[in-house]
Amino acid sequence: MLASLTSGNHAAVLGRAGFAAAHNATPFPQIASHVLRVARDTELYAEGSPSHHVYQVLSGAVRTCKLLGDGRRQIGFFALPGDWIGLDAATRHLYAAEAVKTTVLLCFSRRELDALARTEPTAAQLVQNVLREGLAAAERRILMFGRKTAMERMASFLADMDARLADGRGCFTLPMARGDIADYLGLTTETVSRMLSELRRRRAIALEGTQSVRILDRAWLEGLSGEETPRYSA
Amino acid sequence: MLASLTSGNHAAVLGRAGFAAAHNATPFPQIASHVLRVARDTELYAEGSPSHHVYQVLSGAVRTCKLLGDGRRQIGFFALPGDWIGLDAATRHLYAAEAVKTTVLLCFSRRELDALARTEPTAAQLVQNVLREGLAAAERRILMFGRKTAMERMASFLADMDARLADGRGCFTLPMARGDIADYLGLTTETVSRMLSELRRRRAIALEGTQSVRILDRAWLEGLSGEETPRYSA
DNA sequence: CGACCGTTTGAAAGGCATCAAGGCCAGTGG
DNA sequence: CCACTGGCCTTGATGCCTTTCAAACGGTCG
Repeated sequence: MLASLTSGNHAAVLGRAGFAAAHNATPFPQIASHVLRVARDTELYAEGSPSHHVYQVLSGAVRTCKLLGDGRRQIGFFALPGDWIGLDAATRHLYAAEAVKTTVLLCFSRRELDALARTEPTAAQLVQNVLREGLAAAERRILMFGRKTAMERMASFLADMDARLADGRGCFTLPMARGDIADYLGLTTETVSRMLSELRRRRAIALEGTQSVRILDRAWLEGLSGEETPRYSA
Repeated sequence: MLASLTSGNHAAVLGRAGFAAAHNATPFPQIASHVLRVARDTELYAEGSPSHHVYQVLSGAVRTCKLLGDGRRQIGFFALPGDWIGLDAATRHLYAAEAVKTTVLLCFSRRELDALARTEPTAAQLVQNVLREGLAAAERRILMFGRKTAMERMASFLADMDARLADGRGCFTLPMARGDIADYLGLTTETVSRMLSELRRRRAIALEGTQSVRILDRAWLEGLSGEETPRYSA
């Protein structure tokens, strides 16, 4: 078991969190879970590998990614604390999953979770909600890719990160490098860097070091991200 | 009920297919369904509208789409016979749905379907599978958008259509116009037209009229779609 | 301190969009 | 019956945004 974790890099099983040890917020206390700690750039599972486990991020960050023959890479999404990974796969993973930085996660058996979902409607409901959220996120991203410029993509990304990991005063630390952002947005590292510099020049954001971001003009940023069309009201 | 269907264009309710009338392949014989016939360009539901109904396409084609403030449009996906629409929404539709051409569909109550899924594990399973399939399709599309050239996108699209509606000898009729394809692939109508002409010049496809396509060199086309092979080079 | 890796910045190239015009087909009305 | 008209499609010329190529910068860790 955990075969996909044994190759190359080491991923340490820190402890077991079974039914008895169910602490604060284990989402499925009925089934066993491992706490896993993985180092930067460790592969959680490979592209195309069978789906044996499902994970929830506790701390750190994970990227799902896919490679094209000639080396082009696309990042599917970034899983941050609280997010799930691996639930989308029917039988095999379409994207690989790798730790962006040192990451701690909860690991469940896919088989046990499926069994639980068959008998426990609330578990099925939770799975369904995670799937729906993932689908909604994917659809937002499709819009972004299809019709947005580099600057609009950058603004959308920053707005998303702001919503997901800001401290309340618009400050957050990006867990990923420029190259990861580029492969997430379908751009190059150079363009990502240029857009960030441009945003800093316009006083929309402030950068401390390379990873620390502060949102200065959220309204302008969100206007730029282009999503103002909810013509429906009811 | 069916409030989203009453605006402007007319969508006729042709009949009722309840439990008793469950003919060949109603997926949920336990709950009632309407058979709906909608004309070209009729809106099934609006962007941001509450999700009251779920549909399965019987014939024709439906596009889901979203507009940006300045008129830019993105098509989420094309639903062809057998495909589901509206199941992805948690409470509100992120994308609008419109008939690409005259379309017949089966219409279910969202509320009844949810209730059924709570008591009937097989129904929940079916919903989950539809969601997973949708998520997988969305993730393939994200890869396409992020890292593929215009020609690779066109090839991917044709390969997809070939798989979904070809007659067995690589012949199929596109239900949608060039503009729809463009908004689906994140290109312009001009570029779509140019790519098709280029493919015809290279004898990868044959066109009869504007909508009828025949795949001549499937291997080359699939190679071009980028999953495996090097980049397209003129 | 110095090498390395990620980041930033600049200059040039390329691919797709934009602008523009002409062709084809179906539906319409004289 | 046929010219007319409008929508959709195709093709060409030009421009712009992003990529590509290249080099310098800065922080980190031996």
